[in-house]
Amino acid sequence: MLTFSISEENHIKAIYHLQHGDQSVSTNQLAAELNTKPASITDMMKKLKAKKIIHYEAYKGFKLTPEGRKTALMIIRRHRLWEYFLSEKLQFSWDEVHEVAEELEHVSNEKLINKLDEFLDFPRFDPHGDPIPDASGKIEISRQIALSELAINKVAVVCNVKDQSADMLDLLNHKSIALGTKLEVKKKFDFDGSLELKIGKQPLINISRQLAENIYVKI
Amino acid sequence: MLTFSISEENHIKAIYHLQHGDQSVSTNQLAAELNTKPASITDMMKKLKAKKIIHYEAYKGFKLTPEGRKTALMIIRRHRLWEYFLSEKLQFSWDEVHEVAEELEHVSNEKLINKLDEFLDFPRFDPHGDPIPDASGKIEISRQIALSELAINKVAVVCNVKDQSADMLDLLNHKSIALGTKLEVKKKFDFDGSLELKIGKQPLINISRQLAENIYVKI
DNA sequence: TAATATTTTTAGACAAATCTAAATAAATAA
DNA sequence: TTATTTATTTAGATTTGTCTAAAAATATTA
Repeated sequence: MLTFSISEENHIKAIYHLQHGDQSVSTNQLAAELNTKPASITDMMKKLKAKKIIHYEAYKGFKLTPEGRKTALMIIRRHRLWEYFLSEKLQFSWDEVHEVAEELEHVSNEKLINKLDEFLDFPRFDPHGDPIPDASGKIEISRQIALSELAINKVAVVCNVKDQSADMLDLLNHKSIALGTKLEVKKKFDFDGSLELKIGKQPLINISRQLAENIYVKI
Repeated sequence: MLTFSISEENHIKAIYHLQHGDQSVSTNQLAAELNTKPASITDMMKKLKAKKIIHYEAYKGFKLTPEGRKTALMIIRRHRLWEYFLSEKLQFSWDEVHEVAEELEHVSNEKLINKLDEFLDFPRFDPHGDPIPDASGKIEISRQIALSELAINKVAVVCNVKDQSADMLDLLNHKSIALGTKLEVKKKFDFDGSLELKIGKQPLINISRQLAENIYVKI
C-alpha cells in the first residue's frame, strides 16, 4: 500500500481544497497556498504524478485522480476528527484546534482513526462546521453559503469561517459572532457590500462585505 | 525555544533509555538500539552536542545533559500519555499501543499534552506499568522488580514487560499472564532458573528463567 | 500578430539524514 | 609491549525536499 511523506500529504490536501470540486489547479496557486516556490511545486507534482495521485502534463495544471481524491479525503478525515476531539474532549477553543490538527493528521494508523471516530461517536461535522468523511471516504455535501450570499430575512447558523487569522477572530469576538450563532440579514448596502445583521434580540449590527465573505452559514 | 526533528527526538529518547540512570552510552549501542549505522550516530551526536543536549567527546561515549534529560522526559511523557489514551479510551490492546504512540509522541504541542493529561485524569502509569513523567518532568521511581527476583510466597502484580515481541506476547497469552495478573512464586529451580507460579486458583504453572527475567512486577 | 508580461519548468545548489568504505583510535591478547 | 581485533570517526555519496536564477512556454495587450 502506497504511503506518503508529510510533505506529500500536505500537497495532496491543498490540491483537494483548491480544486473546489473539479477545477484544475495551477502551479502558482498551489505555491501560494503552501507558502512555497513554484519550482518546488513542479518537483512535487512530478513525484505525485509518478505515484498516480494526480493527472499532470507540463504547463497544463493538475487534478487529483480518483486515488488521489481518496487519499485527500482520508487526510481530511483525520484532520477533522482530531479537531473534533480537541474541541469536544480537551476543551480547546475553536481557533486553536486547526494548528494542532495539522500535526496530528499525519499520524496515519488506520485503526487509530477508526477507533477515534467510534470514541467520538461518529461526529458528522468538525468544530468549524465542515463535514467529516467517513471510513470509506464518503463526505456529506454541506449546504454552506457565504454570509454575503444569504438572502434577506432568512435565518441561518454560523458554521464555518474561512480565514482564521487572529485579526479575524478578534473581530468576530468583538461582534459576538461565534460558531452556532443564529442570525438574519436585515439589509444589504450595494454601495460597499456591507450588511446589517440581527442576532437574537440584540440591536442590529453592521459588518463589512469582507467579513461577510469569510463567514459561512448553514441554511 | 529549541525544537527537535523526529530523528533527533528518537535519538534523545534512546540515549535516555540506554543510560539506565547515569551510565555513559556508546556509539555501537545506540546504533543497535535505533537500527542504524555507527557512522550515522556519530553525525547525530555532533549535532546534539552543538545543541547542548549531550556531553560528548570523540571516542568517549555520551550522556544527556540536564537539558537533554528534561527533553527526553517530555518525549517519554507524550509517549506514555498517548499509550494510556489508546488503551483506556480507544480500547487498543496492550501490545498495540506502543507502535502508534511512537508516532503520536512527536506531536509536540505543550497545551495538547497537558490537556490530554488532564482529560485522562493524570494517570501515573502507562499500560505497561511504566511511570508517566508529570508536566515538570518529575518521574516516579516505580517499585518494579523482575519476576525472577521476586521472593517465594510474596504476592505481586504484573506491571511491565520488557521484551514486547510478538513471540513474547504469544507466550504470555498462552500462559494466561497479562498486565494486572496477580501471582506468587511457589518454587525456584536453581538448575535452570525456572519458576513455578501460582495464579489465582489455577493449577501451578511453570515458566523459564528467560521469561521470568522479562516480566516485571510491582510489589 | 508582434511585443510584452506572466507562468511554469529546468538546471544546478543546499541542508538534513542517512549510507558505505576507508582511516584512525582504543582495547585486548599474544 | 607489540600485534591484532574492535569501536569509532572521517570522507564522500545518496535521497528528499527545498531554493534561486535562468530558460522556455503560454497568455495578454497594443
